Amino acid sequence: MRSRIEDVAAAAGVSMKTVSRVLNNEPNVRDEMRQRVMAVVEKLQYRPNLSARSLAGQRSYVIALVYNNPSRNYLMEIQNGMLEACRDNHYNLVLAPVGASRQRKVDDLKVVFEHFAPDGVVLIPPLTDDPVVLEFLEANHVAFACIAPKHPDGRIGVMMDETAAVRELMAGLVARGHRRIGHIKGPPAHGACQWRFKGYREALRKAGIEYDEDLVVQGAFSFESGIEAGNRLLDLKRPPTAIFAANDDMAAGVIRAACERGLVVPRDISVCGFDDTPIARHIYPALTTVRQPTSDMGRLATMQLLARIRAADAGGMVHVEHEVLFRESTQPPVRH
Amino acid sequence: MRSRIEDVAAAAGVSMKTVSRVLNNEPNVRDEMRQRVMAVVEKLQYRPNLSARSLAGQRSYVIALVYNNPSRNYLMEIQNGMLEACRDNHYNLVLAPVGASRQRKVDDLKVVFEHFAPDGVVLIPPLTDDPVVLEFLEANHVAFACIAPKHPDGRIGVMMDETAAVRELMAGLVARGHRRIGHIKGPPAHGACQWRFKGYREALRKAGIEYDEDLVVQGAFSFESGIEAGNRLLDLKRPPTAIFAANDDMAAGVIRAACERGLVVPRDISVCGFDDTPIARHIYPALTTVRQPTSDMGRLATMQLLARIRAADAGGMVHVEHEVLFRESTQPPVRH
DNA sequence: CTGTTAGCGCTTTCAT
DNA sequence: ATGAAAGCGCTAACAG
Repeated sequence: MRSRIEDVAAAAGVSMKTVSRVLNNEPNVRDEMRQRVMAVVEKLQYRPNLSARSLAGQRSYVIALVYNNPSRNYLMEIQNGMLEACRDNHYNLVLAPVGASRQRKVDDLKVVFEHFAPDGVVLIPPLTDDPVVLEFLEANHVAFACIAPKHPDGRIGVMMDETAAVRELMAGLVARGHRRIGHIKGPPAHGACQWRFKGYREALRKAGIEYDEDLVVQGAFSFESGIEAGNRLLDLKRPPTAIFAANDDMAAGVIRAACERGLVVPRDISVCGFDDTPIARHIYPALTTVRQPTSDMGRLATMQLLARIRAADAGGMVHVEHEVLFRESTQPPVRH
Repeated sequence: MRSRIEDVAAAAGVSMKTVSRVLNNEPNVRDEMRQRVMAVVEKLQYRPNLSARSLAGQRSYVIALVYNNPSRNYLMEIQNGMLEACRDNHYNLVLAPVGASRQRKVDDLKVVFEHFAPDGVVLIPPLTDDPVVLEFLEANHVAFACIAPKHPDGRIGVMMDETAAVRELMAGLVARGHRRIGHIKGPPAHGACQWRFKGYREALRKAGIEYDEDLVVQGAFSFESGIEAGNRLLDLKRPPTAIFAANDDMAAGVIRAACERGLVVPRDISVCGFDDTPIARHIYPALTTVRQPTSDMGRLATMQLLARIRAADAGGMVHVEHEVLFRESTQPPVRH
């Protein structure tokens, strides 16, 4: 049978409450007591009962990952990072996929909150900037951390300088001799897409290349949208010599579009993506892309959230580093 | 403030226990009562408190997905299916990744069990057949469901006739004129790999093609192992005209290996995989493969598990259908 | 068929 | 700095 806090108290010759204080790192316990209790906890292999703790303490020890329809790979990485942080802190991760409409979002959130009463929430794009979700969380006074928010002011969470990353990527393209560089934007709801577009424009300006709106088409982050957008760019009278897609899935779509017309990447057209998901390495040619430390971002966001849960003024916005990876899908353009 | 069972009881003019009975679908309640209670539950928007329920009822309403290092896509699909079943049954999914060594497996399981006390567990390959894990679960009398177990006898869970699927896939290759067909095996710990290999051999026999062990090489389910295995097969004095890799990631590796030697798929060599993960459609040429209803399998396994949790003799082994998808990566062989 | 009474194991008062 | 007692909201065991 599992030992209870009472058993620990008895074995250590102290009251239940003292054991509780030690376990929760509360003040007002002498060091000597603390050590005595910890020794018994160790000896008895005592682990607090989650349900009892939640019931008495009015906390659930649960945090929810709220998401909409992110790329599977992205979600998986975030989730892994969060799991790590949760395990280290004796917290429990609950997955909270929500629907697309306003009503479904609210309903789905309600179900999760009524059932699990999470102590906090981590938001990933595009929900990071969703007014319906944010309003719900604020109305319910739930702590939340944001990953890659569009408006980071006053928020806690994690972000990366995506604009700088894109500038660096674009600079690499320019250095290889490209002047006509196309861009496939991601869905506007993703804050990140604006930054990526911003990086694209800044890089052009810096390189003294005039912005040509024909070279910028809208995508939706999906492989299929990448094919379509790629075809649109390749159909231009003067097609680009390189295409920067706002994520890897769309870049893979561009490669397919190119292959289907008999073009060879990168000989005839250079392609690059963003995220460094597995497909970037598995596709042929391997994609030039930007690596985000996605799993770290999940872990760090969770740590900020837990800090905030423990103290209303703790936690902040953490920044992580990117890495630009030039691989096989880019090379100097062919001169005609 | 959230309403409690006491509020419902008062408003319905019955005892708490009656409400409890209604909520838990227990017998011994008149239909009239049941309806009266349900109406109040609806009106008060009553939702039981999970912690209190767990504490009093000695159940956690948690099931754990125990996994080792499956393909990310596979895991994601299983997880989605399980989430669906959990939500429908007011259960909570906890993710339980475990380490590789015997000791780590046991330690990691212990942590999860001490913390969450899951009412049941779903096992996916290769853990479905892991003696350490199975022994632990049996010793702790925990209900568990298996997905694609090597030894389904007496187990509950879900499986697919993978041997038949491979026979069908191979028959398609043979019908297109292939006689020298290579095979890249998956890691032996995966029960499924033996079946896939069995299907390969049975298809050869049926087609009257002699088994040639040079055409069968060992892989590890990873993209990298696919490259290596692909190279080994393509290096043969008489290389195969088609290669069946035991999963999509390895098939993608074969395509890369072929591309790097300047071969064109499927003109010079046909390639097929298994699983129909996203990469199968995103790669060029799109992979011929076998679709498993992975998400359904997660859902169905969870449903069997919940049945077993509710009644010690309920639940069983469910079978799901496969689908062979011929896409771009296969065509008749070139005649020399 | 329905209700009453005791906990489940912990944390929170509030004493000391 | 420590402890005793009173619940948290629910279900199990027993009575009726």
